Amino acid sequence: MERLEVRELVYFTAVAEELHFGRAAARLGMAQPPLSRAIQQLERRLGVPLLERGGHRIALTEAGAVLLRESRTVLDAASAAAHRTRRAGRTDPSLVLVIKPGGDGGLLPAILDAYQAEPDALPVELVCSFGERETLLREGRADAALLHLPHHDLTGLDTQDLLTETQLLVMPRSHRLAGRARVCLDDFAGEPLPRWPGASEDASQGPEVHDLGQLLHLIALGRTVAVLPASIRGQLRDDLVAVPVDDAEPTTLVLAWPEHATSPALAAFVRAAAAVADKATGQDG
Amino acid sequence: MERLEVRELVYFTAVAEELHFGRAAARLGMAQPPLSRAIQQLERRLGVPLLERGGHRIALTEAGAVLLRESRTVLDAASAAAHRTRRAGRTDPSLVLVIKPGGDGGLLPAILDAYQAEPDALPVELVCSFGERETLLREGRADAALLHLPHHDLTGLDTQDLLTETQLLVMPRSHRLAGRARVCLDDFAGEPLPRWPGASEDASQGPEVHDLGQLLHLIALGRTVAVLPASIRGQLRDDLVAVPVDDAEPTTLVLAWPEHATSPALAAFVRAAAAVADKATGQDG
DNA sequence: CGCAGCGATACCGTGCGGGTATGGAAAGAC
DNA sequence: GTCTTTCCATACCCGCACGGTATCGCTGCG
Repeated sequence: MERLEVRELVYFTAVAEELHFGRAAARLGMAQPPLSRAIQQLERRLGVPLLERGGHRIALTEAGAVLLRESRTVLDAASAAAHRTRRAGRTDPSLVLVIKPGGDGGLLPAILDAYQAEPDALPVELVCSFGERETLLREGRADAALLHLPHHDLTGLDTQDLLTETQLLVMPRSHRLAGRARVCLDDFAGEPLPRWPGASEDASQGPEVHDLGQLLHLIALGRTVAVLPASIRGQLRDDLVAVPVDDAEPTTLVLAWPEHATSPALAAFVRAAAAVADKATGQDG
Repeated sequence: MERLEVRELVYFTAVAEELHFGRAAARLGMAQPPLSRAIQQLERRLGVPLLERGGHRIALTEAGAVLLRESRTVLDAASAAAHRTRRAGRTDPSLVLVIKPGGDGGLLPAILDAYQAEPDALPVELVCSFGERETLLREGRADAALLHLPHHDLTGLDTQDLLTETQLLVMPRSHRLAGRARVCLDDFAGEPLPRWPGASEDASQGPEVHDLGQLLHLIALGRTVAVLPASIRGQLRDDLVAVPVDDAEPTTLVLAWPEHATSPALAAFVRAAAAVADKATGQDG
């Protein structure tokens, strides 16, 4: 059985994503001819054509599309292996939790307090990231993440539900809907919604935002509006208003971590978070 | 960021599993010195010691144990990438279903019939394997598998429940429990249970079996007994008897396939299996 | 103290991964 | 139609890193 090397997969993903040998080579920091050869060799070893060479434009074959998808999981796994091994070798172990700024539903202080009371507790390192939080998990750069359902793909992750919230439309006071007690999705169907880096490249042509402060600022300027969990209320500026969106699917804040995780420190954190979530939902509802 | 290569992970897993450079090198078909160097280089690049060199005996460090686990997932993913890509490039596509001989709960003929009526149906290639069925899935050598819960780890797989069955103790007519109308687990706690290749290496010191015929033969010879799903009834030899085990957890036959699968042929197969299972449970219960 | 087992080091050859120069075919301009 | 541009493939060369052989050094045991 022919071995399949990480280097080849990196090369192939570059070509498959660029659909252009020259640009792919540039992105990889190498010349184009060796890249061509590497792909040819990969095709020979697999015994399968991966690209359609139609002269100028190249396209993925069916097998090529499969390999592109599989390659991404291999590369993620390899990346995760490196990161997790390095972290396991550190002498000052810590638990890395990645959050969306403002996206903790107000539970985080209580969770951190409860966690520090656990016997297996480690120092918690907080990392803030707007997009790509699940990527950080999958690549082993974080131990756990706070994610919002249904906006994330949870395959390969274990999760603990923390909080289910209704969603609010956040807009400037001057907005035509600002006086309403409630709205529905159709009311603002045409408005530009913000894009986050790393999110899907789909239609929403709104501005790209990188943190909550920037988002609220852009909303205040009337450049966009946003649908956010109800717990955002406490963090709104005076010049913004928020009203419930009746037909928006409720969002669930979940704690997510990689499958197969074995660290007792992580287990303790999950316990603490679950306990806090239980208490909170008991109070609220 | 330093790249992590598949070759290095293969080397490391060999050493980590053998805990012996000489044997690991032999297993890899290479000499011992380059293997030593490769591991050293890996440790340097990760900046983390992976092995404790205590003179004669070597042992895994904490980081080494992490890397061993992560390496296995990377290697599985790489293996799966190769297999799935090759299979996607075949001009005579087929759906590979791996089953345990005798372990289909009697549903398989109906499922295959229903599947062939689907528009996206492909020829179905049946592969029989006693142990390691989930490994075949994870390594991309099969598209779907029939597994029995709770005996399998389903992380990374999607599943469709097909059939939940009570379990029977299968034994020779001469067995001391053969006359009973029902038994419980304690009744035969001391008896040797069979082992399957690839299954966990735990206590059960019974004979190793590779297929159903062999197992039934060994039972008839009084060398072992087995706990099997109720649907085995139709396949028993005359010299065997089966009685319900009251306190054995019911077993569920599930159809499993890799997460993220996109093939319409597989989707059609899942639909067909679900339909047959629905009809069957509707009839039975 | 000597021997045996095993991992580390030293040194060497070669195969392969990568670079430069160039060829050749397909799409676009006129 | 032909000239040009664009891009991938081929040809050739080089350096390095991977793998092999020989040997050392340490450790545990008889």
